Amino acid sequence: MPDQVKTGPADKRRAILDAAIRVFARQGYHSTRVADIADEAGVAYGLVYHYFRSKEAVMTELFTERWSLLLDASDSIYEQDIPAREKLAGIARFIIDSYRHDPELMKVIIVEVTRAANSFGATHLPEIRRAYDFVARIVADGQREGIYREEIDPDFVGMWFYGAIEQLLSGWVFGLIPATDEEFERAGDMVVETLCCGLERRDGA
Amino acid sequence: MPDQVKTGPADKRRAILDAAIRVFARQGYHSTRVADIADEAGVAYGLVYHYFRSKEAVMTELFTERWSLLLDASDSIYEQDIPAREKLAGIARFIIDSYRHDPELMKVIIVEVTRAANSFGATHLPEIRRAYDFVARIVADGQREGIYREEIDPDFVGMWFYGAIEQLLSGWVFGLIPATDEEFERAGDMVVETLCCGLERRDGA
Amino acid sequence: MPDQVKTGPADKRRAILDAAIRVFARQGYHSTRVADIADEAGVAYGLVYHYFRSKEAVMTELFTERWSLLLDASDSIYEQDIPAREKLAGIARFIIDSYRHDPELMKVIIVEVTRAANSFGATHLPEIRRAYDFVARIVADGQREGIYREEIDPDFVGMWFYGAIEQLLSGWVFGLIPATDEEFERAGDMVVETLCCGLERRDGA
Amino acid sequence: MPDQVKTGPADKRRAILDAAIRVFARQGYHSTRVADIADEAGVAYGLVYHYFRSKEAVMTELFTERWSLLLDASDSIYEQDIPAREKLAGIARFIIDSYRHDPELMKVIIVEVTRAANSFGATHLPEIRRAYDFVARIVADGQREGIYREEIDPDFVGMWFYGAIEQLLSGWVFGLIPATDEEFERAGDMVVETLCCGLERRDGA
DNA sequence: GATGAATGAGCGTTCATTCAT
DNA sequence: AATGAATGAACGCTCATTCAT
Repeated sequence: MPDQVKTGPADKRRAILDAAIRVFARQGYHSTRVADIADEAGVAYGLVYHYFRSKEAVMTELFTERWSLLLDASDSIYEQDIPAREKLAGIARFIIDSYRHDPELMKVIIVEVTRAANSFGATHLPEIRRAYDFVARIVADGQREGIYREEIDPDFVGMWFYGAIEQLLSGWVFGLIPATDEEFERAGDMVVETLCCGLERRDGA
Repeated sequence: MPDQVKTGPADKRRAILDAAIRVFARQGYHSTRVADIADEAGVAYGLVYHYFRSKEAVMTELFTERWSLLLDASDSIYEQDIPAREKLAGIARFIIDSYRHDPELMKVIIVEVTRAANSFGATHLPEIRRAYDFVARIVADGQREGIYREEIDPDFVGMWFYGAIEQLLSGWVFGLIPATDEEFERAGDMVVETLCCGLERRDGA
Repeated sequence: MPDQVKTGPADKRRAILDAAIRVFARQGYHSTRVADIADEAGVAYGLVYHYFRSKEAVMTELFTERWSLLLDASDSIYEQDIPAREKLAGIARFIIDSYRHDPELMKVIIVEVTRAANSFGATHLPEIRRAYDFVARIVADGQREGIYREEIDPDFVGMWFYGAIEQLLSGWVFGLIPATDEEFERAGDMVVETLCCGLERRDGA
Repeated sequence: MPDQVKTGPADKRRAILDAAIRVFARQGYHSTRVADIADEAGVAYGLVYHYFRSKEAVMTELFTERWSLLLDASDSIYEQDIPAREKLAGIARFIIDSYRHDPELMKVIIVEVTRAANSFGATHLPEIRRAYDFVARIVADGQREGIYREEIDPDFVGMWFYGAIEQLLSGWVFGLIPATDEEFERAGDMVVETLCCGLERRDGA
């Protein structure tokens, strides 16, 4: 199948996953029929069920595949010997780059999993929390080092951080804010800069 | 309740709305059958359709009812002659108080509308953006007054602000972070404090 | 209610019937809700059920009211001492005049009763047949007098006659054929003339 | 059946259509539930929707399937080099034979489509008119040849013709007139004979 | 007589999933 | 592996009818 995008020869399983990304991104999970995925993949209806136990299993695989990359990246960033602010910026950049690289998949993950607290969000809560925790740990470390204020709850910051970045991605996804290359470059740093230094001008700056 | 559209003894319409809040909060919109709402309200199935055009119309009324309170509050806060940071804190506090006062309704609004970009979120985008805009305008005013840094895009801040606060509410709703009275008191100020002053300790402070 | 058409003062029952004619004509019986009738009559929902046992009862009254006029007219025409052809022409003319006088009611009767063999047609079959029978009896009389051919079954002619005329009315109702005053004048005679004398030119005529 | 779209062993699609004929004939379209069709076909509920978009689509297929046969037959009869009266008789006979051969299907078509001007009749008006037109054209040709009287509007005759024949079929369907083989044989000729030559005895006959 | 809120059975349609081939 | 026909539970919505006032 030479016209199959980014799949090995006859890798129908991969074709189904990739098709699912496109269809979920286009229609949303709930409005996507299993038939839509099969059609988009150019594959027989039943084959989806040959490779996946259910429609939900397809979504889960998509999420897990990507989220584990984020967790791995967070972990390796966390382990690096760099300032806390660099670490936070690294995570923000990783998320935003993920979006730039594969906006459809990230749209699906943000919209259908991370922010869908009543469906997939509930199911994958533990993995989602692990991502928040990296941020919280970075902040806690910073507090121990004395560079961050102690009255701020690190867990709050973890949520704050992801809440803000996901909202940004949502804004791009739905066209609420301009999605240019330049914006992408600045956005992550801007979030981190604001989070760390605040909105207010420093005295004498 | 003089500002209520229709009220009276045995106001079944209100009973249906209140029941819908409970059921939507408990099961989520998609898992809620119209029959569940009717049962919860102790009312005949068809009466839901006597008062509302569809299940979606019930949700829409719930959202609009509450969101307009937020917009009104935002407006009156915005018009006050107080420092920008007070205004932001006022909005944050209003949202959090709304949650404390009626957590089920706020859960429904956050989870099913505000963060459900593929369903109700899309439908109510204009109203949702209006809320973000108040924050953006406060920030822009602050920039004009010279107290806020100019390199930060006010629209971005509008999104972060809501992203962060909604994530906080989500955290409470789903038990990710402790939801004590004390936390509620501090949370709004903490978000605003962090947003305005940053995480880092002020030099010499 | 001075703006009520052809009703005595506050004759709500009549108003409901007249409204029903308009709504049935406009939307058809099946697509008409009881609420539509009440709205059209400017009357409360429940009042329809105060005066009529059911939606069907409204239709039945409409039909019976009019059909009995046709039966009476047929009867008096039948009793007259005029040639058979005049009698047939009289009946045809009566039907067509009924349509000219009150096209909406006749539309309802033809479309929803007379030709709706699975619903009202079945219910009112006896009355409908009585109308056919007048035609059959006229033909049978004609046969006895020797002016009509004997090999034609009078009952067949009864059906033929009504089938043809109702089709004509249907044609007018649905715009298949032009519905001008002139057409109305000629149509009845044309049917009878054709029925009696045939399409073919008489030798030497 | 070489002209059948899809046929084969265990043709469930065909089974559904055949079942629909029986159930529509028995209960009428409106009183038929999709479940009735599935049950009658001995097939799962959902399979009806696998093969047909809606209940209406089933009816439409039934009608189109049969009506196109009538149009084809009318066309080939029209093209033949035979007297006008033969052509009319040919069409009448075709319709009546269709009824003899498959009374249930014809009942459905006549009762639910052809004479249901407010539902299917409206939808299929163009095809229905095409049938009337063949008759009109035969009459018009006859007028041009000088054998038919010119004061009769051919379009009117098209409607009478079908009105009369359909009424006859209705009479058989609902037992208003005897439906014996002998009657069937005579009926078509009687309609045409009456239409062409009229009821009255020819002078000197 | 008049109102319109209240009832609830009924039905068309969808679609995830299973299964025979 | 691959196909797509077959299954049937589930659900939103309609609307004739009833009833309390």
